[in-house]
Amino acid sequence: MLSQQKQPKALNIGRPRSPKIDRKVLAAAAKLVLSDGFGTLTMDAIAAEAGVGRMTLYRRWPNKAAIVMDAFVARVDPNTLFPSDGDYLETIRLQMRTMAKAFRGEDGVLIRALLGAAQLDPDLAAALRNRWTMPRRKMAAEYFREGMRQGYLRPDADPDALIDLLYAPIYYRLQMGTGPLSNAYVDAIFDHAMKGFRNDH
Amino acid sequence: MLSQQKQPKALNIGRPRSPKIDRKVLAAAAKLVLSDGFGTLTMDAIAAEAGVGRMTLYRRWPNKAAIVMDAFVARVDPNTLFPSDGDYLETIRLQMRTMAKAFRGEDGVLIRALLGAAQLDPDLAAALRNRWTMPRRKMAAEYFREGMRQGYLRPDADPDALIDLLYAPIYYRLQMGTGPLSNAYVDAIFDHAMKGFRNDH
Amino acid sequence: MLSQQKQPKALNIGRPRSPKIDRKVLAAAAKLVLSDGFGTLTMDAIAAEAGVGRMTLYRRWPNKAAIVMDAFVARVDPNTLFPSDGDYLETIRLQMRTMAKAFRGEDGVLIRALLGAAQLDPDLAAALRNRWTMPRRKMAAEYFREGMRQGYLRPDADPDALIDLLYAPIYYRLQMGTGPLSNAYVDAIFDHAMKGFRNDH
Amino acid sequence: MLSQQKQPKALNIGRPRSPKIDRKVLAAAAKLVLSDGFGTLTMDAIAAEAGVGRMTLYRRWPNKAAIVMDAFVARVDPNTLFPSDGDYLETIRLQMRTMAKAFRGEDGVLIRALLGAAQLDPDLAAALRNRWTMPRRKMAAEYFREGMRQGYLRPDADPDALIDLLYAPIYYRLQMGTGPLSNAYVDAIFDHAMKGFRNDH
DNA sequence: CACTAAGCGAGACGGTACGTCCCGTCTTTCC
DNA sequence: GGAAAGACGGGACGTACCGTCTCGCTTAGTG
Repeated sequence: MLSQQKQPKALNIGRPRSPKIDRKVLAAAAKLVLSDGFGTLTMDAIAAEAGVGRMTLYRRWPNKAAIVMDAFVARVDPNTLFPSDGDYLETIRLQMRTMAKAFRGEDGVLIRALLGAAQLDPDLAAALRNRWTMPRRKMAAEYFREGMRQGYLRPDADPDALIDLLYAPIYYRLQMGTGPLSNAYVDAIFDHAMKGFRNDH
Repeated sequence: MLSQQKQPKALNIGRPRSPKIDRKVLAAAAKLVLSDGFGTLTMDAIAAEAGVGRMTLYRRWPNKAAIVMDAFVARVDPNTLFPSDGDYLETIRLQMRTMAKAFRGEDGVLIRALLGAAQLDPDLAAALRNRWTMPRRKMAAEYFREGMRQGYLRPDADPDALIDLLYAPIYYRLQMGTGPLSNAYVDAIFDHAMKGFRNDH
Repeated sequence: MLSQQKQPKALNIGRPRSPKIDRKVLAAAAKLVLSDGFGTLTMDAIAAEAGVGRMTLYRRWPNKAAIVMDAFVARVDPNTLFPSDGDYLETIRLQMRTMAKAFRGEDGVLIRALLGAAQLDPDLAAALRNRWTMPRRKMAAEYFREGMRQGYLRPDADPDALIDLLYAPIYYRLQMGTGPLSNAYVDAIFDHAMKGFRNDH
Repeated sequence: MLSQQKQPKALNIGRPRSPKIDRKVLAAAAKLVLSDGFGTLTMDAIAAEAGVGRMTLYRRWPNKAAIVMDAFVARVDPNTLFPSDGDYLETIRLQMRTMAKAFRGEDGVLIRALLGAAQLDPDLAAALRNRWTMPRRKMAAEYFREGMRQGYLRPDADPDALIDLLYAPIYYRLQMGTGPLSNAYVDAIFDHAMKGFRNDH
């Protein structure tokens, strides 16, 4: 959690920093990033768009990246990554396509902004890791371990290495722009990772 | 090339914007980024550190990211990626280790800064792609195509996909901080990519 | 009266805005002005010093100057200016000395602050005039008229002009800082005003 | 001088902080004070009205009062106070009337603002004393000493006391608002000060 | 070999965003 | 039901950099 905690003195659950304001601010931040980009995003602009005083922003978040972080997480939070039915391996491919599709759209804009800002801000990097990356890695690792147990994947595989093999290229292409994040690209990554690149004859 | 061209009015090749100043500026920029980080880097600070007027900076580069870009490229420019002798596949692993080692050091700091800034600046992104990423991809693709021809790699492989499988995880871990960029990690990526993760019995 | 009236909804005379709180607030305001000056005085600081909510201040006074006004008047309110015994003219001199002495101390600090603030705030200026200046002028005018009747002062004098001749220089020196508000200064003013400055041979 | 000095390193007389900007700023400040009052005057507003960056203001003046101080002095600087011809004593009366007239107009607004601000700012108070009050006192004292030498004024008079007797009431009435700054008032002060208020029979 | 035009350091300028402080209002909680 | 506590929208503050500009000074290449 990157939004500032400002612990109430007791278990003062009754007035926990009105979530109505949070919603207004996060919506405003998302809207502005998507329309004008993160580079020109301004605390003043967020406050104005949200109809909120600037002090309210500083009271709740340390900087604009933290706001965008929260806005991003609020968009994508609750979804199951790997549907439990269907062919095991194809489910992975479909999940990768789903992610690539999201990255082609608004989510891609937001996560590029966050990845960029995180390179300059260790706190933001930690938040991105804890709130976005690691939860997804955990779910994927679990799915992969299950696949190893059931014989779909090599029993000697390292789940973390598999995750990196499959997903790092998607982030890479998102940031480097070496080509489109198409289904064909996702399939190429997936297929090569399955078969390996060594020639066994 | 991201540094501004500012075409001299004639073919004034004899005095092409004193390279002594360039050197001072790039050294100053590198020093400041490595000591204080890219976030607090300032045109004023670079100018002061280099003992140079601010106008001189703006005459030659459009912004601080372009300076850091040049400083970075000047550091790492001239090196062969894949030594031509030795075991074919092991050469790939060694190259990956070399890159990971560089990323663990000062080069990692610089490229993280550049990758971050490039998410906000399309010009910088293009420069990074053209001056850093693509040349290396081209050399790697050539090496991989040679390996396919000689039977070390699957003949039906896509060199671009192979590049992404092998190198994207290194960038990913550099940025995400999901773990150390150790030789063990590089080896895990390399080995999994060679064998593939599908269980063939 | 500059403190807000805020008519209680009925003739709630019995509990007229607890004077205990008033006392705490006025004492806090006086203390803060005397220690840190009027310029840095803050509603928050007064409230904190008095152990009182900020709303309580705004419910009772329109601004900090009004509080200081009340604090000042509460200090100096009830005193007879011209003791009725003693030599008529010397009583005037003594009164002037008494006032100068007060102005050399804490009262001088407060009235300088109020005079300054009153230049920017017509309401405060009116309050200062009505609660401080005019009552004293009335008493002085009465004393001077009595002196004219009894032959101590020129029968054709204008009491208001006499007041200004004698007291304006004290305010002037308080504000301008052209010299100390000493007894010697008071005596010089008094003596010159008595004799006039024209040379009659 | 309250405007910041920022001495150029050598006798760099050629570029001494462009007086064109000074003029624009002082004109803007005077206009704003006279139209909206000193209380609502803002650095931003001055900068906008003058078409100048805010940093330029802070580079040259420590605060808005210093700007108004300069603007005021620039208006009234060069004038002889006591014309050398005419009846000696009547010249004093005329000078007082002239001053009162100025105080009834825009100069009165400005000097009230400055007097008010000077109560909170010792630097401004010193500047007002050195640049406005003392020069005028010096000229008046000289005139009065000449009058004493020539027998128009009591030879045993204290010029400083005379100045205070005559001019303090004008400042007093300007600030206290106890009545209009009319010629009649000036005459009353002058006449009483000449004759003295003691009854000589 | 002097002259002149350029490139340079220095730093002021008009501007924008920052993060802080205080205002005066409001809402919540406690007594 | 009034008071403390303090969050809120608003706005000015003074600072930090931005990118542009104008100064003299240095210096290199030409006449």
